[in-house]
Amino acid sequence: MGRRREFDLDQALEAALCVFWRKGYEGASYNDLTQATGVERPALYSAFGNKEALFLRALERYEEQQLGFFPEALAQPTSRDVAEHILRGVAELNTRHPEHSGCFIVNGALAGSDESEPVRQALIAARAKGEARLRERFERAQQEGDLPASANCAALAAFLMAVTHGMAVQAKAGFGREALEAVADQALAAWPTNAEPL
Amino acid sequence: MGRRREFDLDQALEAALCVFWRKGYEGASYNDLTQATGVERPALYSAFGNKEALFLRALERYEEQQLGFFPEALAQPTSRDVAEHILRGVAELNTRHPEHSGCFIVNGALAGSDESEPVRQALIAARAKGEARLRERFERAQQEGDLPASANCAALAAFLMAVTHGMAVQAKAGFGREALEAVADQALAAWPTNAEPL
DNA sequence: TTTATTTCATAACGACCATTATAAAACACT
DNA sequence: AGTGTTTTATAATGGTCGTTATGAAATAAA
Repeated sequence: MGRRREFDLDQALEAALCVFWRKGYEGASYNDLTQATGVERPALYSAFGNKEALFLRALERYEEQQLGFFPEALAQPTSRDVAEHILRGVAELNTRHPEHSGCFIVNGALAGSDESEPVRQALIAARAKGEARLRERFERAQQEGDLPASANCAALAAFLMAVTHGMAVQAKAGFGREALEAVADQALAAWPTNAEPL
Repeated sequence: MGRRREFDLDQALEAALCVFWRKGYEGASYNDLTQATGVERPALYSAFGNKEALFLRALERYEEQQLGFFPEALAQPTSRDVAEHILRGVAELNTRHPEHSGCFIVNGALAGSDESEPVRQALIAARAKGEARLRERFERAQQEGDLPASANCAALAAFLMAVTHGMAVQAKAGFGREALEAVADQALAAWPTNAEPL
């Protein structure tokens, strides 16, 4: 019973996600959020909790709806295919929307006031989770003989993440998809392999 | 004539630089700045202008005092040495100060409110300047036969910058110097060369 | 010693921040 | 129709933001 809500939760969350994606956690004000969502402040609070909770919900949504290429990548047959799939996916995602370029997880809270520390840590954890999955995937590749025994799987995962973060910084600076693809190509040029040299 | 200033300009600017380095442009408040510098607000305004001007002065200081390894790198004999010198320098600089890790130019203003747009653009320009110098250096290396004719100098410069930006994000997330060095090693593994294969 | 000038410390400014109190409006159930 | 419950819209809360007005303190020249 009671009055039924007049806005769509998913739609509002999507709009909030776009604002945070563009301006980051601290750079996004409730004026921005109410304007983008078309929802008044108290409704946002009652639906999602405070700003931090709303941001964390947006982070969940981002991972679910935008990072689908990541598990796809992990399912690729070789470690090089994994890396390439991720780099292509990042290049595409970071330039797909001109009005909020770059990566939500990198833009969200790189540096900021002490009050944004919980959000910063949540984003750090999200990146660490991805890196750990990559490392595990590369360790599997090593056991399968896809990667040479000399390969440093942790370093490979960290390197791949570093390149994606760098591409995110560049996308936020206005780099186009072609420029990011060129960066990805260079990152792939060194990928270790057990394939026979020609 | 007139009362003489009771604080050291360089010292105050250095303290302000550290605050911006740690919290970014928008995340740093005048409370933070006055506390770190030991200088009252009106004195900061009369000495440096407003917050934006102070930040830009801090940017100049950062480039002059912290990025000395960059021209050093450009003076290395081969493009690979250039890249290695930069990557080692970034790994060291981004982890030198535990209380403000990462890169001032990346931390400063990646995403934020519309009011920080001028600062964002200044940092983008600073990165573009470095990338352009790298590209020119690599083009010279290509003419000298150090880089193969097939090398894409613009892409190499963008790739190298991407890795440094990614290392900055990781350093801000708490990565240690060794972890960044491992990323650097992997970035160098693919560097194109005209050397004879063994 | 007076005078002009610069810097100092205190405190105020309006604007915006995230958050919430309030009450009218819309619904479900009796 | 009436009652209880939820959402709505308006507007106010205290706090912090960047910036500056104000007048006392300190210095150099007259």
